Amino acid sequence: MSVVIKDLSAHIGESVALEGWVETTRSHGKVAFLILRDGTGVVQGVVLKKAVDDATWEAHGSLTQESTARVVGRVKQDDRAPGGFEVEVESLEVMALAEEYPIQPKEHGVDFLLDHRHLWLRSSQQRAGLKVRSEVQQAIHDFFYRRDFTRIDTPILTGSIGEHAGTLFETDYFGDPAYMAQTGQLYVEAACPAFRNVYCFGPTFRAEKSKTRRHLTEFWMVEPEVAFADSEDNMRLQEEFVSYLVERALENCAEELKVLERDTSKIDHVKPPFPRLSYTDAVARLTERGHDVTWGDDLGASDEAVLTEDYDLPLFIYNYPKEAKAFYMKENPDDPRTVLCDDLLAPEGYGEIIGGSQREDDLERLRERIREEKLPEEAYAWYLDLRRYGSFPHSGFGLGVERTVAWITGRHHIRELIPFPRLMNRLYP
RNA sequence: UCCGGGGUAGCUCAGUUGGUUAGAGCAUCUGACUGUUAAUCAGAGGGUCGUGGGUUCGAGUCCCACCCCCGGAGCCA
Repeated sequence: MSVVIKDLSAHIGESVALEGWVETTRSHGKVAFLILRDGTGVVQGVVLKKAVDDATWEAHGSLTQESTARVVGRVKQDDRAPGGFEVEVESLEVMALAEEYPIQPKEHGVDFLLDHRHLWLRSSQQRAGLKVRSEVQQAIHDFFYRRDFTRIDTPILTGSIGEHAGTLFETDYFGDPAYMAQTGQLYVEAACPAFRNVYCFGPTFRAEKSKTRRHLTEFWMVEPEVAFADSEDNMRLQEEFVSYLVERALENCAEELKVLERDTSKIDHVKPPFPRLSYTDAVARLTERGHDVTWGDDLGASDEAVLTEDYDLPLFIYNYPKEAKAFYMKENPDDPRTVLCDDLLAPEGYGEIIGGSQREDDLERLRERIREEKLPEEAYAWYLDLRRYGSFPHSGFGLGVERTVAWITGRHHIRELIPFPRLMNRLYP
């Protein structure tokens, strides 16, 4: 009977077969150990020379790090074993001997590890981080499914433009330029009148030459769009959404967060409502603290760091100046210098995890904004149609998955929270 | 793009005011060991000192140019 390691506790006293990768071996002459990983867990095997035949003893001696092996043995409780139980090996068969494995259970530099990302995935902390990512992704779908949102898959190849022309990846599309999507937002807006509440979830691409721990050139973003919702509704949805993602990770990834040495007391109280600060009040507070900010400037990384220091919850900053934000955001009727929008800043310096806004639903004002920003009006013709044929108040936001998972797991750099990160100077492996 | 740091063994690093044969730990290989948890102990092999040029009797070390990496800024999720 072949079983997986995570189910071993149900087989104590039985003889079982396991298949997996050898993490390490230790030999003591007449007793030897191996650590076997099978993707569901890790277990120690014990080989006693007098208890096995020569073929098994020699097979164990030939094992190298990351070789694959099939082990048959009896599951035994033993306090000396990591995890509380171990496998007393009866026979061992090598499936494939691995060549000298480059990644050791020691320290390595970032560049080396990223060059070996295809192997680095097997390391315990990387497995834990990506497991949390997987759980968060599932939680994203569950959250919206339960609230009756329809998932809309938006195109990755686009002819029109999302936000900032300068940071688009361009490719050839049968002789015409095409661009890798920076956002699915304009398309989910188009799906709203068909399904009311919708969301898209997929990779997005930004050709920004950013070299910080918060940036990737390819990252995953989830973008809900809600019909008949204003900016207030939007922020309420955001705080409920983020709280749910954190809750799911705490519930289903306790083991992984432990492997990652995450101090969960920093996130276990993340529940609505989140603190809110208007842009104007934020500028006033920064000025009080001696920061050199003038009203109208976008907030910099150090500004955000100072503001979030005051809270142990994510912080909303809302209603930024028009000039600092995208053309499609709705003008604030109470202060036309600003737009109805919000950024959600994660605590502990993880920065902006959400950008959201109520959308401009007035055809003429939207057209004006496109002209002000000097965007090619013809590319947005279909988007303007949405205001022409049954315009409606609506709001939405985009949440960056890697930044969110980095914050939940407490990892320093978001590149570890995507299986194969794409960075400014890295397209391999 | 700008600012700062760096590139020496498979990996992580040390290398003095320029000086003879460039070192350590880990990994690998060989041997010892019946309870290891990153096992330990003994031994062995392993180097285009990022690349090119220059100064010098002599350069890993000093000078110039270039390449690459890391951290940060800007921009953003």
